Parts: sequence; structure tokens; C-alpha cells
Amino acid sequence: MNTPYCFPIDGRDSLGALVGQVRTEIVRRLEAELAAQGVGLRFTQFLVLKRLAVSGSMSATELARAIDLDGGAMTRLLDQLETKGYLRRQPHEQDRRALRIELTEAGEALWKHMHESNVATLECAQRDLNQEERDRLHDYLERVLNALRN
Amino acid sequence: MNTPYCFPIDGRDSLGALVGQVRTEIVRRLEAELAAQGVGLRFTQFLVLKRLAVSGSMSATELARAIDLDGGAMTRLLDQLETKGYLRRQPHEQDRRALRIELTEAGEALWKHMHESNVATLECAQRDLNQEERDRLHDYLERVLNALRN
DNA sequence: GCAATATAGTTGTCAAGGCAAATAACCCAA
DNA sequence: TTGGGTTATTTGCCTTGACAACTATATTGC
Repeated sequence: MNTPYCFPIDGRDSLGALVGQVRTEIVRRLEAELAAQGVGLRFTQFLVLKRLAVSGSMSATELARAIDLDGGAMTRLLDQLETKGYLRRQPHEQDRRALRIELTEAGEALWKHMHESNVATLECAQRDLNQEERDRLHDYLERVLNALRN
Repeated sequence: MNTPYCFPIDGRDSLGALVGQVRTEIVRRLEAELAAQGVGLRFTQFLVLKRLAVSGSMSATELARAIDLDGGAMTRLLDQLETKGYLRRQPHEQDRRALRIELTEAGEALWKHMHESNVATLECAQRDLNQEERDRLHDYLERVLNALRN
């Protein structure tokens, strides 16, 4: 019997589409949480401030790699956040090409404020997963990421 | 003893950043696979053709919702894929406002060709996960997605 | 030391996609 | 049936981010 067009369709979304949707929803939710707190920041801006708050000052390139963003986009993102007064470009001690991006007092204070939104969003996302499942999800995602990056 | 600036840092990337990076890498890998096959399509274009091939003809809005894309972006995406000859806009039988987007023969043929790239990419991504882990990863992601969407 | 190469940051350009407005058509209730 | 609200598609406008070119500085090989 001839069965044309018989692909192994699993009805499920493929991993690419699924992680894309999860990311979109996390971004949406976090930006909404921030807006509810009166903080008008986009997800990427949030990531920059978070990284600086968590890991401390670093160069623009290190920052760009840390949040997986293009260097050109980083320049303009730093412009925005510097204008808003949340960070400063300082000269790098060892490398005259590079910068040392550091949070201002206002940036530190903002992060303390945004931290709640961050926790709330992550908690909401993982609401239906127990601790063991959360750990496994994280583990699986990191293994997938490593596999993709070889 | 005073411990200023002691945030509960877990060293790990938060879920939002992690899924974002996974998605970026999957997109990158799939587009590279497609390019290696001589197919010059972007990830989103691929998603549209895949959805049509898997689920059959549907309206532009259904398509947009299925791949989580803005309606305006969908219009322009359909323009591109129609110009390339992979799909057709047909009038909708029941609803004169709507369209019935259907694959052309060329579109069907292209999907058969691209299917391999899709499988290869997913296999690469999940290379280090056994079947049980793959199922769990999928399950967790869908639960996270449902939690985020309420 | 010096030439060749690599890296940091900036800028211009472009495509993708989100949002809002406009138009057309549908649907429901009075 | 008709008026109000909703939905489908299209278009304009705008922001984000990728890529490439450029300058300045660092590093490496000889």
C-alpha cells in the first residue's frame, strides 16, 4: 500500500520553536513586572545591569559575550544606560583600547529594586516544577547549549 | 559582621538568558544546515513552511499564532515566500476577510528537502540527552510555557 | 624592534519584527 | 436589519540587533 507524504510527525513543537516561545514569554513577563514597578527597561537592558551587579565591572566586550549580544548593539545599549545614569564608562587600567563598565550608585540601587521582579518572573515560570525538575531543566538546557556550540 | 551587597548569586544563568542562548544557537545551526543544502531561508521562513507542511493549509492569522509571530510581520513573510514560489494565498472558503495559505508543489518539495536539516539540527542539539531526558526536557518546557501563559 | 595580525570599541547600513492605524468583513443582540 | 463590537489582513513607523568597515591599541612572530 502506498503511503505518500508520510513524515514522522510528532505533533509536538520542535525544540527550536518551543524554546523560542518560552523565551518570548519570559521576556514579556519580566518586562511587565518591571513596568509594574515603574521601571521602563527592556529585557536586554535588564540583562546588562544584572550582569554588572552580579559579576562586577568588566569590559564592553566581556559584557557583550556574557549576554550573547553583538558588539555594535552593546555600544548603543551602553549609550542608553549611561544616559539614564545607571552605569559609567571608565578607562581600562591595563588596556587602553578597552573600557571598564561600572554601575553607578543609581544602577546598584535599581538592581536591588529589580531583583524582586527577576525572582518573581523565574518563580512564575517554574511554578509547576519542583526543585529537582528545575535543576534537571537547567542541566538539560546547558547540555543542549554545549552540544550546539560543540 | 557586616556583609554588604550580598545577593543570592547562584552563578548559573537565569532561565531567560539560558533559553535565549539555546534558541540563538538552534537558529544559527539550522540556518547553517539549510545553507549547506543550498537553501537560503531564515529560521522564521523555515517555520512557516514547516507548519504548513505538517499541519496543512490555514489562514495567515492561524499561521502567525502557530509560530508566535506578529500579524504584520506575517504579511511580509508571506510576500517573500509567495515571491519565491513556495506558497499561495487562496481565498478562504467560509470567511471573505481571511486567506487560505497553501504550499505550492515547489513548497512541498522544498520541505521534503529541508526535513533532513531539521532532523539533523535537533539531533545535534539533543546529542547528549537520552530519550527519557529528551522527553522530560520537552515536558518541562511545555509546563514552563503554560505557567507563563497562565 | 618592527611588521603582521588580532582585538576593543564605534559607526553606518540593513532586515526582522512589534505596535498602531486603516479597511474590510464577520457576528451578536436589540 | 442594523448598530456596535470583534477579527483578518495590510501598511507605516519605529526599535532592536546583526554584519561589515574603520580607528586605535595590543600582541605575536621574526
